[in-house]
Amino acid sequence: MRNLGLADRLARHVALTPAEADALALLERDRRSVRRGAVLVGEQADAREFYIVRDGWLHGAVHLGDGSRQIVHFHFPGDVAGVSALVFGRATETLTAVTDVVLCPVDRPYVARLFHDQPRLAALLFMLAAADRTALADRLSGIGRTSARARVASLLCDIAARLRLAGAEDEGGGFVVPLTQEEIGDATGLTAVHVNRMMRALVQDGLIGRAGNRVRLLDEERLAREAGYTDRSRIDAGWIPAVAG
Amino acid sequence: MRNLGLADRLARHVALTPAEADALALLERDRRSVRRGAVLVGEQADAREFYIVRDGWLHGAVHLGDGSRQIVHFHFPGDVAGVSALVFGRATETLTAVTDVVLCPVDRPYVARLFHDQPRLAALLFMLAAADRTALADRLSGIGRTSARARVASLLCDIAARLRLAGAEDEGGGFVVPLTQEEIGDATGLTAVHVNRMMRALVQDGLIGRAGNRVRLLDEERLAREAGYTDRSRIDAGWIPAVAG
DNA sequence: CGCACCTTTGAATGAGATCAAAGATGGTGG
DNA sequence: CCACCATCTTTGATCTCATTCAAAGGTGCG
Repeated sequence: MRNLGLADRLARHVALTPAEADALALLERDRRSVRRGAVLVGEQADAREFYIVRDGWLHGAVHLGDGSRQIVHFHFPGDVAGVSALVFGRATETLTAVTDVVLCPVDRPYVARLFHDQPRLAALLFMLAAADRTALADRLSGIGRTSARARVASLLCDIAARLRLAGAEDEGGGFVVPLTQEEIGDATGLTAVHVNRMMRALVQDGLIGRAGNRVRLLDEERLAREAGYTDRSRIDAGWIPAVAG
Repeated sequence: MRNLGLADRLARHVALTPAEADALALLERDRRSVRRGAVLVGEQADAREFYIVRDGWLHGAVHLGDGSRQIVHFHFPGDVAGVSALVFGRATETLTAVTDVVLCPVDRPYVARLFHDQPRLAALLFMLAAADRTALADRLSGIGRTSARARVASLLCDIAARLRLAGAEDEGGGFVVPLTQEEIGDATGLTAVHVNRMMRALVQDGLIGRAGNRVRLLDEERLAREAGYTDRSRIDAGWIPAVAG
C-alpha cells in the first residue's frame, strides 16, 4: 500500500495551486502511528480532530446496546476519517486500525483556517463528505434490500475499487483482506458463519478466488452485477473555480 | 408545518452576520412547488442543483435492480436535499414529494460563490453534510443489526425529532405521518405486512397511539431506548470564526 | 356509489441466525 | 525448532424472525 495523502487524492480531481498544496501540507504535518487492532478513538469520547489516513486500513464502527456492532465504513490511504468529531465535538463511531496505520490528525483550528483561506479546498472537502454520504446510502440500500450473497459480493467490489483508488494495485494477484469473517459480518449485517457460507459459494461459482486472506475477483463484472454495486469514485469537481494564489 | 429556510436552520447554530443573511437569501431566491407524490428528480438524471426544503416532506430513495427500493432519507423544512448532484453531476437518488412541497433549487455557481465569499456558511454546509452522514451511519447500524420492531420505533423517533427541529410542534396531539406502511417498510428494510404487525405491537404495548395517519409517542423515552435511537441534531458550530462583513 | 388503494389478518415458507464442535492457522515462549 | 494455545475457519443441525402468498375489511376520492 502506497503512502498517500489527502493532497494526492484531491489532485486527482483538480490541479492544485502552489498555495493550496502548501495549505494541505500544513494539515498533514503531524504524523501518528497506530498498531494493528488498536482503537484510535472510542465512541462518545471527546474528540475535536479528524484524521487523514496515509497508510493502512481503518474501520469505523457503531456499537449497539446488545453488544453487537455495525462497521459503518472502511478508510484507506488518502481518505479522511472521523469527520463527525468536527461537527459534534465527540466521536460518533469507534475508529480501529485494521492494519498498522499511519495518519495525520487535523485539529479544528486548521479546518477553520482552511475554509477561510482556501475556498476551493473547502469545497473539495465538502464534496468528499457528500460523496461519503452517497456511499453510505448505497450501503444502506444494500443491507436493507439485498441478499446475504449480494452484500458480501458488494463489500468485496467496494474494497477492490477503493484499494485501487488508494494506489494499491492488484498486480493480477488479487489483494489482501486483513479482516476476519466476523468483521466482514459486522460490515454487512450478517453473522460470521453465514459470511463463511457466502464466501465459499462465491468461490464455488467461480466469482472469486481465495488463498489465505488474499482474495482475487475472477469475474468482477458479474460480481458487481450480482451485488448491484456502483462505483462512486468519479466525482466532478471542475465547477469550483480556482483562486489566484 | 412552518415555512422554514436554510437561514433559519443555520441561525440555530450561529448568529448570522448581515452579509451572511444576504448570501443565504440569494440562495433561496427561486421557489418551486411540487405536488404530493411527484418525482422531483429521478436517479441517474443529469442534475447540478440541490434543494433547500421550505415546506413539506420529501424522501430520497435508491432503486434496486429487482424493483425494490430503499428510502435513504426523509427531508423536512430547513433541510438540504439532493446534495450529491453537486458532486456527481447527476442524481444518485430519486427525490419524491411525500406531501405538497415548496423548495428552492440552488445551482452550482451559487455554491461556488458561497464557498468563496462566505467561508463560515461553507463550513456550516460542510457540517450539515457531515451530520447527515452520521445520521445515515446510525440508520445503517439500525438496519444491519436490530429487530424489525426496533427499526420501526427508531424511524418514529427520528421523524418526531426532525419535525420538532423543523418547527412542527406536536401540540400534544402527536403528528401526521403521511407515509404508507409500504413506504415505512422501504425506509426500514421491511415488508409492508411486517411494518403493520410491528406498529400494532407498539400500540398494544402502549408505546404509541394511532388515529388515522396521526401518530403520538406515548412513551418516547422507552421507545427511544428500545430503538437505540440517538438524536443527532445538536451540532457544535461555535468553533468557526465569523468574518467581518 | 364504486373503484383504487391501503390496512389488517392468517397460514405457509424460507433466508439467515443460533448452537455446537471439529479442523486450520499462526504467533509465542521454552 | 517445535509444542502449545488462542484465534479463526469450516461444517452440520436446528430454530426463528421476517417474508411471501392470499384474502378480507377500511377509507377516501372522483
